Amino acid sequence: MVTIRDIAQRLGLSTSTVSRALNNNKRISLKTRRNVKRTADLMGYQPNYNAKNLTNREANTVGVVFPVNNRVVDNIFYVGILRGINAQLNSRNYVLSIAIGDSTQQVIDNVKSMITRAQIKHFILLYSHQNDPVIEMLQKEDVDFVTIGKPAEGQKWLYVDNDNVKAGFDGTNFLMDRYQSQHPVFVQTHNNWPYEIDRGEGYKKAVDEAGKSPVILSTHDNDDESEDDFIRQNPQMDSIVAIDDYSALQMYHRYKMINPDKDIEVLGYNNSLPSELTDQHFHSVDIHPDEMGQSAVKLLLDKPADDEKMLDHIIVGHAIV
Amino acid sequence: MVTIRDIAQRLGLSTSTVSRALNNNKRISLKTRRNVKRTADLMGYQPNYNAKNLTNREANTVGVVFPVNNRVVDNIFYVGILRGINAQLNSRNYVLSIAIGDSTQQVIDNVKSMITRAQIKHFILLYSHQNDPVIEMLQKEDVDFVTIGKPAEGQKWLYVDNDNVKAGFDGTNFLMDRYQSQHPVFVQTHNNWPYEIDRGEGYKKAVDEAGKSPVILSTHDNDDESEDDFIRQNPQMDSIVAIDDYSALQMYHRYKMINPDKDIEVLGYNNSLPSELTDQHFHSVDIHPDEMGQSAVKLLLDKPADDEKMLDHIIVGHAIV
DNA sequence: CTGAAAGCGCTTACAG
DNA sequence: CTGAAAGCGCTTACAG
Repeated sequence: MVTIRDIAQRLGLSTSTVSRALNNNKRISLKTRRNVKRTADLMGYQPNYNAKNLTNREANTVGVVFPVNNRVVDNIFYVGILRGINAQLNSRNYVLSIAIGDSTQQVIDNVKSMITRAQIKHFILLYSHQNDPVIEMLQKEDVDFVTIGKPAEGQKWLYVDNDNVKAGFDGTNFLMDRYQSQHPVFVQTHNNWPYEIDRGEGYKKAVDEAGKSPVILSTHDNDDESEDDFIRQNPQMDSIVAIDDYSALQMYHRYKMINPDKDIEVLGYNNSLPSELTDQHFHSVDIHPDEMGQSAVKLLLDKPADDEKMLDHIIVGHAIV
Repeated sequence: MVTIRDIAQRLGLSTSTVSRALNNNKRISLKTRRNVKRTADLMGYQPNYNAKNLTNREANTVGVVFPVNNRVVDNIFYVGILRGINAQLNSRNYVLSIAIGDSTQQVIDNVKSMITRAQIKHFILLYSHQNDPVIEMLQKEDVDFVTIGKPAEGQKWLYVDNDNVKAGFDGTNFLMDRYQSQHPVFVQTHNNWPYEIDRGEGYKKAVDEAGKSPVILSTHDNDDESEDDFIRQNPQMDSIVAIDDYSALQMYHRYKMINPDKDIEVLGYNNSLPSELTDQHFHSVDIHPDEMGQSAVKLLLDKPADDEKMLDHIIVGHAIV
């Protein structure tokens, strides 16, 4: 293993100078810096992260925290985010560690150990829940974190999110403009997640601007009957904006069972279904998980020289596919 | 931050003794060991992993490698495995790092850096492809690894897998025994993944033992027509064993379109669908991703004292749900 | 612009 | 059974 000591000896320099040169310290002449870097490459030098982290009293690691209770299908989304996070981390010579568990206590212990034993100072949370014990802990510790999803009213921390009002608005308009839908309906759950509320807002705004009235169904899991009732009671409906792809697919099938000969356009969110399950009447809003992950890293690690320019959130665009 | 030095001073011992005591070194008297551990807890001592890893020349980290090109839906499975891996790692005071990227080169660079810079010596691969450049690299380096899925014929390394022949056999018998299916068919893809071949074997064995003939459909993505043809040409079929849940769901819907009034039982693999999309005619074989993750860690880190007992793989059970 | 020295928090070969 | 000392590979305050 090649160390800075080896490079120093080869060049007749001190390890101090080599260390500074490799870290691009301005106190070392440009000439020396270049020379050291060239030699380091030549010798196949690889910095030892453990030594670096020990002296820096801080790991070059970002801890990514999974929610405890998530729907299995959300995993699709999480892995997309991981991909984006890691792309950015690699180019910064950072490492990605994850905290995941079956209970809050497990995750808390995991994160605590990351902070105190592994000296990790940067975290990304794949969720943004209210009164979350992990978030409360991170706020007390001397560490930075970013959540995927905005904090609830009255709370404040770094976050990445989509513009879900706009995503609801755009989705609805897509169905009205592109498919001449006259009666788009909106399907959500009883969970009232922030993104559901926002997309519902966008939906209402779009139908309102088109001079139509909103029609909204709130479903529970697996409640085929109330869905069927809704479909029968709204014979005029000709398109569906559903809160996610699974809800969209479910509604599509219920509709087709009841009206086998009528066509309907459906739109969901997350672009998470395999092509086997969909057809040309099925649309989805891709909320760009990869970009959300990348943005989270930028927010977390790119501290602008100018403090004024410090961002406290990044909004990632969406696309209808 | 409490260090072993602080503990040593408080107890009037040397750091050597404290270090050995904490590592449960037999050379230290049981009394001293107990005393040191008690005091360490009392003082809230937390070992510094970076220091540990620097001296040990090896990180207490397992690197988990994602496949480059995977179906989005497989992410569900991967996160389940991660959960199992991390449960085992936490109790061993190990950390989970991941390597994930959009190209083979990215992943290779990522893993190389984990080996040389982060000093990671243990890897788990979430896949088991033939002629995989990452696997070939790991074999050359001085590191241990385990794959999820068995290696191809002629290759040999540590792995965790299901008994997919049995999973095909059990799934088929479930439909025949429990639902009196007379004509179960098998649906696979043209990819011929090892697990498809094995489950197909199991299916054939089951129908053969029941004195029936196998009927098999190989589909391409999104080929509704050939599926419809198949359904029409096999009017006697009364149950479907599909290679995964998505294929099962797709077949179920095609069948219902063609035969709205007939019932059929379908069985898929992975237990990956949200309950909204399924009903009582839908069954799935859970292949226990959590347990696969846990087994992978055991295989990787638990070196038996007796070399004879060294396992080279673990087969994880499945359950029909 | 560069260097000698100390230190980060551990482990372990050597000595007693 | 325990300890003094060296070392793992870096960074940085201090000095010149």
